[in-house]
Amino acid sequence: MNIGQAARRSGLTAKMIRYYESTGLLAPAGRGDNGYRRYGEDDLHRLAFIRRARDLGFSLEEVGRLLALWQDRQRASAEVKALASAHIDDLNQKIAELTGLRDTLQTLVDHCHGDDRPDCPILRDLESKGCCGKG
Amino acid sequence: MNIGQAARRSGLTAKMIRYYESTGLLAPAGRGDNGYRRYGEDDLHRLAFIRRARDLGFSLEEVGRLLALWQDRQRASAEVKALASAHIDDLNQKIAELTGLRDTLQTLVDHCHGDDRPDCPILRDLESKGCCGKG
DNA sequence: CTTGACCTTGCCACGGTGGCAGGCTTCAGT
DNA sequence: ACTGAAGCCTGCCACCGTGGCAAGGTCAAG
Repeated sequence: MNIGQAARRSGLTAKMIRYYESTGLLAPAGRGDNGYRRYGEDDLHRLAFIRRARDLGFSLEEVGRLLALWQDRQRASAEVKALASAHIDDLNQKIAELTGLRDTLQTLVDHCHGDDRPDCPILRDLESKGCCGKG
Repeated sequence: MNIGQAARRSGLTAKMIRYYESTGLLAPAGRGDNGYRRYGEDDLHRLAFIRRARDLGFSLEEVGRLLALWQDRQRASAEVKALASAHIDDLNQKIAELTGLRDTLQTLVDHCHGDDRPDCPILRDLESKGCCGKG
């Protein structure tokens, strides 16, 4: 099948597929006489794998490693687990960071009366903290 | 003072300051006879404001609006509050998304024995879900 | 006068994706 | 058979925000 159908069936876009190929994440697809990329069921399977891994928030680099492990019949599941665990750690760190920001911001919002007067604790906070090191 | 000192005192980098100026977030800094950008305490105050807003996760565009409100003595604090609240919504959405990913991934990791055998529920999941639409 | 720190501008890179242009192929309708 | 539309090709630019590097100018201390 052509790239369009492969895209529709994998849930990716043709653009992404070409991009993944250009970066080496995917081996170059076979070409037909017309120069169009051709995709078979195996390719589709790989594309869907990528799609799913992306949905789980893996970076393209991580996806590449997962793909390699996936194709490796001799892999140790421990490797996959380590990769996934590292990604979980990343996610947890990001979540903690965002949660902290949100809580700080929420506190500020809670203290802002939010009417038509100019006085605003949010702006007061923004202008006061961590500013102006030693003169 | 020159850009380097302004950077050190505001917690930004010289690169960022120039970038913010180039995008119009900051008004062009005054220049000395040598062509160097000059910064005074007012500028420093603005830079620190930006730094702090960035730390709270506001995008540069949002920072621009906050700066405008900050400089506007007639502002209604409700506007600031709305801006901050919208940002909190963004953060909450992001947090929910990441948390969902993490939980899914954690479940998979929990089910992977993680030894030297190739069998791996994580890869099984990646290869099976949402794949291969209608033939 | 040299050295080194600092400043200037300008360009390229990243991760991923979207968009557009300009040209080819293929297919469907007339 | 011809036309138009849809699909494909490549290649470039955009975003956000930052880092890096190059090739120069400038300033202060030795």
